[in-house]
Amino acid sequence: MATKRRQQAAETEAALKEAARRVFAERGYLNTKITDITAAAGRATGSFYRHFAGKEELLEALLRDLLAAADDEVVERAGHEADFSKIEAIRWHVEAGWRFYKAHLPEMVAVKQAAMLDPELGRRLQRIMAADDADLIGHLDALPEPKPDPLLQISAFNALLDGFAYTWLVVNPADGRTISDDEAIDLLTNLLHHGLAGKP
Amino acid sequence: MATKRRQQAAETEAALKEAARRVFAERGYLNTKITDITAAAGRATGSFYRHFAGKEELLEALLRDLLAAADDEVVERAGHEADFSKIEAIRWHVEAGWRFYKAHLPEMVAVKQAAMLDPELGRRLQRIMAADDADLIGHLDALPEPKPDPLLQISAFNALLDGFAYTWLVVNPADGRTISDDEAIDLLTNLLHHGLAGKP
DNA sequence: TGTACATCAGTGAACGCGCGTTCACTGATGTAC
DNA sequence: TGTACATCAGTGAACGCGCGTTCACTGATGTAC
Repeated sequence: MATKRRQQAAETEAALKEAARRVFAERGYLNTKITDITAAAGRATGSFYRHFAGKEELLEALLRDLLAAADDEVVERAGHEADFSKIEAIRWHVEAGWRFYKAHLPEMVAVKQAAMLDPELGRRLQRIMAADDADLIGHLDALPEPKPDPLLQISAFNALLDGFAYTWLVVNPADGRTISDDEAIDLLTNLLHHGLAGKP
Repeated sequence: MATKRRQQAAETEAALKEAARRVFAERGYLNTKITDITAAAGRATGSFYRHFAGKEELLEALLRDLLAAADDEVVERAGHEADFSKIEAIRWHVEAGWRFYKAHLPEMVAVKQAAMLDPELGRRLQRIMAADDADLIGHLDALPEPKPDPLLQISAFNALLDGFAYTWLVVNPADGRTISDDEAIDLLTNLLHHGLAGKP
C-alpha cells in the first residue's frame, strides 16, 4: 500500500486549495498568479502542476468541494415551504442564498471573475451551480395571476441577490461600509415578497 | 493655425475610441489587447500611445464621452415625476436605465470588468457614473413608512437593474436566449414598484 | 510667393518584463527478491 | 529482515511566449524669413 505517498499528495493538494481560497479572497481570482498560490501554501512553484493543469481547473475543483459541502447541508433544506406567495418561503431562500454567498465568498468572486473573462467557462460553472434554479421555479406556481415567465422571475431573483451580495460583501466593505446580515435579508425578502406577488 | 494636424490627430483618436468600443463589445475589455484596438482602427501599434497612456485611460475617456452624451439627453429628463410610490416614476427610471445600458453596452461591460480587476479604478469609475444616485434617493421620500435606509434601497435598485441587464443583454444573448425591451422593463418595473412600496 | 528648417502624427520592428510552464534533479517511500 | 532498485512527490532554476511599451525613422504639415 502506497498510503503515505498518497496522503502527502492529498495534503499538498488540500494546502494548495486552501491557500488559493485565501489568496482569491485577498486579491481576487484574476489578479492571482500561480506563484502566489504556491507561496501561500508554502510549496515550490512546480508542485502546483502535479495537482492541477492550471488555475481554471483548481477553481473547478474548489467548486466541486463547495457543492459537496452544500449537499451535506441539504438535510436541513427540507424545512422550507415551496410557495413563493408566502413570505417565509422567500425569506428562507434569501437567507440561504445570502449565507451561502458569505460563507463561500472566495469561490463566488472567483466564479464571477472567471465567467467575465471566459464566457464558455462561465456557462460551464453556472451549469454546475444552477441546481437549485429548478427548485426555485417550482415555488412560483402559487403566485397570483398573471404570471410572467418563471425564467425571467428567477433570473431577476438571482440578479438581485447576486448583485446585492457582491456590492455589500465585497465592494463596499473594502470601502469601510458594511451591513448586517439581518438588514440585508430583511430588505431583500421584503422587496421580493411584494415584488414577485404584486399585480401589475 | 495648426489645424490640419490637430484634425488628423482628433480623427485618429476618434477612430481608436470607436474601434475600442467595437472590440470591447466583441471580446470584452479584459480580453482586448492594445494591438486589437489599433488593428481594428487600421493604425499602427505605436499610434495608440500618442493618444492614451494605456487601456484604462482610454476607458475613462470613453466614459467621459458617454456622460457628455447622457447630459445632452437630460433635456427630456425633466418629464418624470420624482415620487417612487408612483409606478410611472419607477417605470421611467427603469426604462431610462435599461435603454442606457443597452445603448452603451461596450462601456458598461468594460466598466464591470475593469472594476473587478482593479477595485481602486472601480471606485473612480463608479464615482463618475453615480451622478443620478442622488436623484434616485430623493424619489424615495414619498414611500410609505417604515422606510429602510435609502442607500440600501438604491443599491438594491442598481444591483437588480445592473445584474438583470447584464444577464439578458450580454450573457444570455450569447447563448441565443433573448428578451424584448418591454418584457424586461415591465418585469423590473412591476417588481420594484410593489417591492419598494410594500410594507413588511 | 518661395525656400529652408522645425515640428509632429504616424509607423512598425525591436525590446524587455511578467508569468505560466517545463524539466532535470533530490530524497523519501515503496517494491522485489 | 536486509539490500538493491523503482517510483513518485516535491523542488526551483530556466525557458519561452505574449504583449505592453519604446524608439529611431518617415513624410506631411506648419513656421520663419
